[in-house]
Amino acid sequence: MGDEKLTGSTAEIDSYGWGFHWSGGGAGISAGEEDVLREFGWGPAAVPVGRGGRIGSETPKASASASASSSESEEASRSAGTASKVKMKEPKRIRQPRVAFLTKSEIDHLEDGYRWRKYGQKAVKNSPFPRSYYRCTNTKCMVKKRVERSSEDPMVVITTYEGQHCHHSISFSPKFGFTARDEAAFVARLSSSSPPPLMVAPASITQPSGRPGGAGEGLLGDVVTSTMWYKVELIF
DNA sequence: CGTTTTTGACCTGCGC
DNA sequence: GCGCAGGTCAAAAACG
Ligand SMILES: [Zn+2]
Repeated sequence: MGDEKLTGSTAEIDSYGWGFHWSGGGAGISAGEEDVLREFGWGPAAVPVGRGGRIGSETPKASASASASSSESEEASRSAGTASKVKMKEPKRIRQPRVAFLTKSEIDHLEDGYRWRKYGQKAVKNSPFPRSYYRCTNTKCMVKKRVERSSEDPMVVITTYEGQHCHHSISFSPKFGFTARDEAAFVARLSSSSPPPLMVAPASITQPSGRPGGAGEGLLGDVVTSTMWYKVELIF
């Protein structure tokens, strides 16, 4: 496996067809800063998202091609023919990759103010670190988040957001002074009509103290979150 | 007890 | 046609 492809990660992302344009330090970005890249990949069903796994209908029934599978057991359920036998009623191939966010950071977890449930983790080729898949806990919210670490820069984390939230975020609560209007502006800025294909925010923010220490984690954690969001607000 | 995390299995698209 | 890569879901475990 080891190939000579150093820019494997970038290449993979580009192959998605989203049209990602990663500027490796082109703007003079160095560790210690956060870059927020906005990309509008409104493509005609170009993103392979949707029928990744089983498509509803848990009807067990015999598997189409039993072949040498004497042990169907409970696993047979998922082996249903699904698409083969039961047609998908109508072309539900509606991918909706509206906006993709690329956030570069040095910290492991980037709190975005939303509750996410991890639904999968896979190892990426050319990368010693795996990629984590998160989904919004909201039932009506189909927003998905993808978090991956850089292959050569373990301190750099690439977070990709897909879709838009249909509810308010906890960070926007009045507690911090944010109101619905603020959030609206925040989202509006993101879903702009035709903004620049690539935007780099020169955020020269420093992290609140190293982060290790280990002092009051609970109280400090809350403060850190607020600070971080403040950062984002400034960037946008 | 409820929720979330973790792991494996499995499906789909593309390449060769 | 098969294999690879990537992506998702489901069940169980771990955690609060
Ligand atoms: Zn949401």
